[in-house]
Amino acid sequence: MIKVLVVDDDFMVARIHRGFVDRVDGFEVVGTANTGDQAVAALGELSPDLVLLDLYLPDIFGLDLIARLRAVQPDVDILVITAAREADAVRGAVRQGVVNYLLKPFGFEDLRARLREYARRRASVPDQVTSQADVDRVLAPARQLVNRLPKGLSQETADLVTAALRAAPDNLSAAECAEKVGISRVSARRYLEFFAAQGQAEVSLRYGTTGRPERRYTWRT
Amino acid sequence: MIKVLVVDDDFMVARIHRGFVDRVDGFEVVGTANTGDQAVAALGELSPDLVLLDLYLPDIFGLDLIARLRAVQPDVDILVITAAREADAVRGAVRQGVVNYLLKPFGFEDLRARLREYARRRASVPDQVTSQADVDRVLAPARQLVNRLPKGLSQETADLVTAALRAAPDNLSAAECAEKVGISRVSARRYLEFFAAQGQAEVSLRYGTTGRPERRYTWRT
DNA sequence: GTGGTTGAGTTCATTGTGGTCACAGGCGGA
DNA sequence: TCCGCCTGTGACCACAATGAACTCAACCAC
Repeated sequence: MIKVLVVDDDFMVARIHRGFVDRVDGFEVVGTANTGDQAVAALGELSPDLVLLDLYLPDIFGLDLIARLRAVQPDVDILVITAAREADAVRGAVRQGVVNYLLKPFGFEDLRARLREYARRRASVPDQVTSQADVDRVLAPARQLVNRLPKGLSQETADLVTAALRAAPDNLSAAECAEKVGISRVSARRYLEFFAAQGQAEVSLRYGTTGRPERRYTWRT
Repeated sequence: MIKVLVVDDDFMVARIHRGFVDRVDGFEVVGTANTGDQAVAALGELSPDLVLLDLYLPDIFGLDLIARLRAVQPDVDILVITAAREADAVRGAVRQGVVNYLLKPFGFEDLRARLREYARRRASVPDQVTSQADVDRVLAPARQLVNRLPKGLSQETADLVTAALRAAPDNLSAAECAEKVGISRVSARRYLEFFAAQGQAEVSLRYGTTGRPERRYTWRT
């Protein structure tokens, strides 16, 4: 369970956020705070893994609060949830290493997608990095979210491919998936690779046959 | 011109980095520092845009220095350049919002690519974000992910081989590793020799058996 | 020493998939 | 209708892994 502290000056909003977070599998809210001072105190007491932080607080600006939070608990992660649209706010948040920056207003699905991405990234950090490629993987994966597909991919085809992947008993190669869906191998591969890059699909190599090894894709539960 | 401060405890290394940075268009080194204290002082004096930071400094650990640097100049960006491969170091750096994390040793092209990406990202931040999509664009770094492996080797197989090596209680021969991973002896040896050449694996010879001596590989902690 | 045996290192042609490219067909706006 | 953009495709290399064949270094019997 990932422990979450919700910080928002508006009592009702904090309550809504709490409800949202509790509905996401693997997350639980351990406390809420309405001011910067309360947040610092709650952090010391509850030691959460993640703080949902609104930037507009009565006693301190959210970005300035982050340093104080980190002073108490250096390894705490921050997810900013705010209506602040100034470029400086976003830049400053990124510079402080927030895991995400979600604009109000937002729906439950928006928050869930961000939380899931955070959980996935959190779990996928290797114990030790060996190559620059490992490091890049840790740095990079704040990719485009599921909502928006990159140019060249359509939602309809994406749905077909995911359906085929889920229906497969174990895993599929690009060619097999292409045949099942009824599209070309090139297109199937494009979608499958995209899902793999997103972390929604897992890729494994099958060796043993002569020739280049085959990439086999599995849907991630 | 993006002003850069180079921080490295080794005078010669700092000089080399300085030379690298000065060769990249749009960047200029405004100073170098060899200790944490020097870095803080130089920051206050020179107000650079970016700090190239080694984590191993004589007076302070680099990650702890970042907070001190930010206290002097909150909007300074950090690019970590270090040999530190511990997961905690990478995680901690990401949590503090470093713009990149480059493993030593590296070549000029490696650094140039990272600096260019930084410059591009820096220039492309809009004055004001209007939608969540804008925010996501700022959060999501470029998908460069250049494969640092030489031709003939794939990332997936490399991961499998390293995993097998790490899981081994003491050490592995090429044939044993091949069987564990499920690839051929030839392929296993190719990867193992690559890791040995990189210094990530150590190789020892086992005599005593009839036949040619056996090369046994150990993962380097 | 010397030559034979042994098992691992090394080379290389083969192979079937991976990945890329320019184009086709379709849709929508001018 | 023409034009431009988007999505999917056939065709064409590039490529990673393979296994057979070869080379090599240590051991062993003489």
